[in-house]
Amino acid sequence: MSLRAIARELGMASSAIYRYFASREDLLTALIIEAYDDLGARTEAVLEASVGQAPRQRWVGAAMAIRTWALDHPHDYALLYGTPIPGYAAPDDTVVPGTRVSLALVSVVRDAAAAGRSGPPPGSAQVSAATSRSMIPLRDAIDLDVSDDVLLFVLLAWTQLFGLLTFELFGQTKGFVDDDEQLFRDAATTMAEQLGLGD
Amino acid sequence: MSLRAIARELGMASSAIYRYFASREDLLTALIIEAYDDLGARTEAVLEASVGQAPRQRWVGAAMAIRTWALDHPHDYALLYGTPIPGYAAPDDTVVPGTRVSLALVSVVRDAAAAGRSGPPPGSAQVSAATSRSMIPLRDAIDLDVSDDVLLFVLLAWTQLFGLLTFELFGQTKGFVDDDEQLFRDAATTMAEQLGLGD
DNA sequence: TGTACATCAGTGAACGCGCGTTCACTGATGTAC
DNA sequence: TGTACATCAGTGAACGCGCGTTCACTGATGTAC
Repeated sequence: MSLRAIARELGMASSAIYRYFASREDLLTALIIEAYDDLGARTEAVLEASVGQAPRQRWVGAAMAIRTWALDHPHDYALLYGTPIPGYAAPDDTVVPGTRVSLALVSVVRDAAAAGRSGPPPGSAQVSAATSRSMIPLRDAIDLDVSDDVLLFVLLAWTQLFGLLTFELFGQTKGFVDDDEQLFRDAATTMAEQLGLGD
Repeated sequence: MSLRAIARELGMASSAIYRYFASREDLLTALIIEAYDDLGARTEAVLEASVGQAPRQRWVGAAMAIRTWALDHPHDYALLYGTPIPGYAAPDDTVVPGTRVSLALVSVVRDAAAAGRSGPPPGSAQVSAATSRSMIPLRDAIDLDVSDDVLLFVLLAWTQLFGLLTFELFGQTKGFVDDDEQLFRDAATTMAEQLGLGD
């Protein structure tokens, strides 16, 4: 979406945007932060409403909320998770809002672990010493006190979730999957089980 | 990449492109098909060279080859797996080349199953009747005679692989992962184990 | 072998369009006395 | 309460740019006799 397109959508002259943002870059940054926050808040709200329920159901609920948000805001989703805009580098201000969804998902694992309802995953992960070291910043960011195995599984579940969602939204599953929603639900459920979240 | 940018890269006038393609749309389609074929051929070549090796190593080798190709051809990767280009709808001609990578990956599972080196995955997948039905076109396309559980795991591994790769290429892991290559290798290895590929 | 002509690959100027950005402006709203 | 002025939100014309596409053209290569 271009600056002029956004102005058009607001029923304004394109020059009016400059009353609020110094440049296209600043406008993009604001849109990205707003979208991350919107998605994050939505996910947090769904999880708050499901406190006390089985961890696996909570995880799947959050996953479905993320998918619903993405389908409702395809432009925003592409802005956050699609091809980077050439010539635009997101500033550091976007990093914290960007972690909000992930932190919300991770909180399910944390809560489950605290309640003793999460064991080691059924299969074992293959975490090399290099990857263990490599994940230290991630571990710090999400503040999750679990084994390297579980941490890798969280990362796998996270990338699987967004991978499938991106495939669906960007048309990669078209013609191969009839019911994207049900598939997404089953995928999330299976990954939740891999994570050791009980039901 | 625009038509003019491509002409520039070839050292040609932009109008010269029209000697070979009727429109930007046709050019894009040709680029997409060529990129899919390039990636597919690369993956196939790596797998042909590893026939006889342990299935898990073959899977990881293919995954690493896909990653290497993506890092070497970031524009092509974005063209294939990034945000769809507004106003452009890929024609059916791109579908078959698009399945080539996936078919190559799937062949590892098929070979392993044929050699009796693949069991049911350690955890069990949660395949609903709706998803079982939903995956019929996928099953037909990849011609893989396995249980719904294994089929879903293949899809999970596939979307996880491209999900993590897309995150890496599009900058989502920046600041959170130090060694993307090693993490990708461990992720592929773990997903291969989930798939029941022995080593 | 030499000449005449057709084919072919590519040029470069021009078009209309949407973009990001600037700038002088307008007219409504708020504040001071 | 009424007037004068400052502030503010937004306008609309203009700019230079890169885009996809067209069109008449050029000059090299191939073919026919």
